[in-house]
Amino acid sequence: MIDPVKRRPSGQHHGDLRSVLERAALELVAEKGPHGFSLNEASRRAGVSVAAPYKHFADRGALLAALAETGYREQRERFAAAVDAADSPADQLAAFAAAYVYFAAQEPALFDITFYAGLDKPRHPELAEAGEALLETLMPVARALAPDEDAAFDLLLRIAAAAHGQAVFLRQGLFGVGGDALAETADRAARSAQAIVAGLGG
Amino acid sequence: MIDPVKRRPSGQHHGDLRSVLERAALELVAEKGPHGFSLNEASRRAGVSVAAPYKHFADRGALLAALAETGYREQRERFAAAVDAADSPADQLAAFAAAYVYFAAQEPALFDITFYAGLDKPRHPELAEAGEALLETLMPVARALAPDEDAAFDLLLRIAAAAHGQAVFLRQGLFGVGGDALAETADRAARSAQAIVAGLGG
DNA sequence: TGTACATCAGTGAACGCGCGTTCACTGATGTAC
DNA sequence: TGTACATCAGTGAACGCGCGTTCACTGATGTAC
Repeated sequence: MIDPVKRRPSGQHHGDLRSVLERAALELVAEKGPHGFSLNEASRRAGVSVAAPYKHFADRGALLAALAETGYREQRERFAAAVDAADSPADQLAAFAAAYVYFAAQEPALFDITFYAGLDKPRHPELAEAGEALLETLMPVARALAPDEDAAFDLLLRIAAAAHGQAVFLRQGLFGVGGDALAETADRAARSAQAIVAGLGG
Repeated sequence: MIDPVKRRPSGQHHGDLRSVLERAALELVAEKGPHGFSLNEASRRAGVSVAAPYKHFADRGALLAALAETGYREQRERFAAAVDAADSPADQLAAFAAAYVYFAAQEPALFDITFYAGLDKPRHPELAEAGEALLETLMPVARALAPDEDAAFDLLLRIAAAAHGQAVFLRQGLFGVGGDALAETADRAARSAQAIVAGLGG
């Protein structure tokens, strides 16, 4: 496996244009959504010519795919931390649901890219892999509560879906924009998760 | 209140270009997402010049807003029918959740437009109204199960969020594309709704 | 320490494209007499 | 029934714009001797 980032020891011409471009792109997506992002505007913000990005990314989609990978990695880290901090499997899933909402609210650009950038996964197999890895971080917890593999998948997906919907509604402004909205929404997601786990026996 | 559609008695030049354009736009959104939609391409598909739409819509956003209104109306009709067909409030909310998933799967373009077209509601106040009307269709059911208004809103939003997440995951292809996937996903959403209702006592 | 050379990140200009929107127009239709 | 006229939906050509991408280039850097 080859490190796709091919890091240079230190500042060449520009320092590290690759990561400067990634940050500019992230800013842009945060402002205008994943479809409002353009390579030209990102170049402008990074202070380089529009041709410069092509020395670091094959094309527009490649930059987006790189950001998506970052998004999956960040999610995996956050969710793993949430799971580690809780005790019972039920509490772990509730903590995952809350962490899901926090991720969407605190990293909206990464969230949007992983879900709504419309990048074709077949062309970027590393993304499918990252998605799989994410799933495998959480499945063990679900398995502890479900009788078989299918039931565990069903459980995990129902909890993730509940959290996802809450996150989208929050982003949509349905709960207002006050400082409490985020904590309340995360709590709502956690309570839904608890209810879904409790419903398993019924 | 003035009917915004200003229907003409019968075929003028083109028959009814307004609705032909709306259908073409819907097709386009279904194929490429709400951001892949262009007025020019819609005109081409409708078989008219690119200037023709401006006789019926102020601009690109106005066409999109008209479709969004259709989307809200369609949702309200489907959800009202689902609620009417069930007996207990809990079953009614479960039926709403299932209907939510069916709507997203069967009218993907309308679903995407209402949620992800990024049209600015301030400029189209009729959309905010339509959203309110949608909420008011469902709140009575939630009120029957919750001790107060806030709890009813919380309950409804948690169920809608669970259904929304399932719908998005289904659209994303997470459950495969087989014929069963839709029914299974709707069922998952309904079961989540039942669990969330059951969790109210706890 | 000094010189010649290879590397390669970033430049600047250009390309073709599809977009949203505007404009003066045309020609079919419905209406008044 | 026939004619003159107003209406207005749709035309066709054009505009300026930002986009993704390509190209031959330049000039700073690191390396070999």
